[in-house]
Amino acid sequence: MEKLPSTCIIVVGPTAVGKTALAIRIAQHFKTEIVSADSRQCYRELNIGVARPSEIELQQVKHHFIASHSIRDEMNAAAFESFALSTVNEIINHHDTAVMVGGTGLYIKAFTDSLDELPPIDTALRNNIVDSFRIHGIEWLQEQIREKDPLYYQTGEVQNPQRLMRALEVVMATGQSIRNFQSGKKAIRPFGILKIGLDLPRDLLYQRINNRVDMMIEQGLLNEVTYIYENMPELMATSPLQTVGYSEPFDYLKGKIPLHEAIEQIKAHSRQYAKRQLTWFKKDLSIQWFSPGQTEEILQWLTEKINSGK
RNA sequence: GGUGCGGUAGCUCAGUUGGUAGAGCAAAGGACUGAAAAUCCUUGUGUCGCCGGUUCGAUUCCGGCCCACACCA
Repeated sequence: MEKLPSTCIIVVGPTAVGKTALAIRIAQHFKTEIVSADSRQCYRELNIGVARPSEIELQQVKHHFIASHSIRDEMNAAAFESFALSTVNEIINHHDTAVMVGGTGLYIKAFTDSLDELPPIDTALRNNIVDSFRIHGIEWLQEQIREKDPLYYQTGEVQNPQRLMRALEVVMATGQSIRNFQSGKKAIRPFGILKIGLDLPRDLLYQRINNRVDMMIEQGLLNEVTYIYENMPELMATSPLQTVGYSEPFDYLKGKIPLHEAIEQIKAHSRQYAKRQLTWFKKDLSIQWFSPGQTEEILQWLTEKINSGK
């Protein structure tokens, strides 16, 4: 006796390419719901700067992982993996198909392939490492790693403070190199996965990005940032706000740069981000690429794939 | 009109006591296992404002011119 094929359709691509609209179209077609795979849209404190789907869009299809968490909560790729896994399973139970959409490559990889199990790290230990790094610089980190985790010192990115700090907290908490935890094994999920990639010629994509930043300014991005700046200043130092769309307006509010420069910087940083996303996704050979206008072709391709999987 | 300061990479600027030049940012490419719109790696780029002079050799010294800025008239 064969069960209906259950499938998670994942829409990926660079920022501003048109993922949200396509995902809604797909979800409507398959009468199902959407799980966002965007590391910032899950924060209810952030809206315009993270290009959250509009109220109208959110009403068309039920969304998960949108404005569902606070910046004060701890969110990361591992937490996303378990959140998305249970949410997608739930959706598939009711609708056979689920749609995931987002531009955070690591989150999607965590969801499809799984991250290796690592013990949780004590917050005090983590803060100690961050503080010491701030005081003593990267030389201190490199020295620590060379002593405590020579394997990582030889094979890791020794110029990358974030990776060094992660390696250090793991070796200090467990006595073992982070490399010993990294198996590289991919999990097998209890559903099929179909990945759709959206892309555009580079100049068109960059135009869309620039236009969208101008629209964010028109919609009141500055008000959004000013509100946080004035009412929740303690959040400014948190990592979700040390990102494109927020750090530049902060610099403007602090008087470091003029407004027009802040806007130009958001555009440039968004373009750089789009490039990094494309570097990440182009490596994934399981992605089927389309251009944003090919909605009908995409629906047809998905239908064929799902039916042939029966 | 006079005086001062400047004109060097797409942008902001450093530099060459005369042997054709560099940082940051931007750009292009890449990496990525609990911060991921984060973080890191690699790579260009130039009539050194224009015209002359001195010199084996000038972006550098000298003269003239043009342009920008500031101040004084």
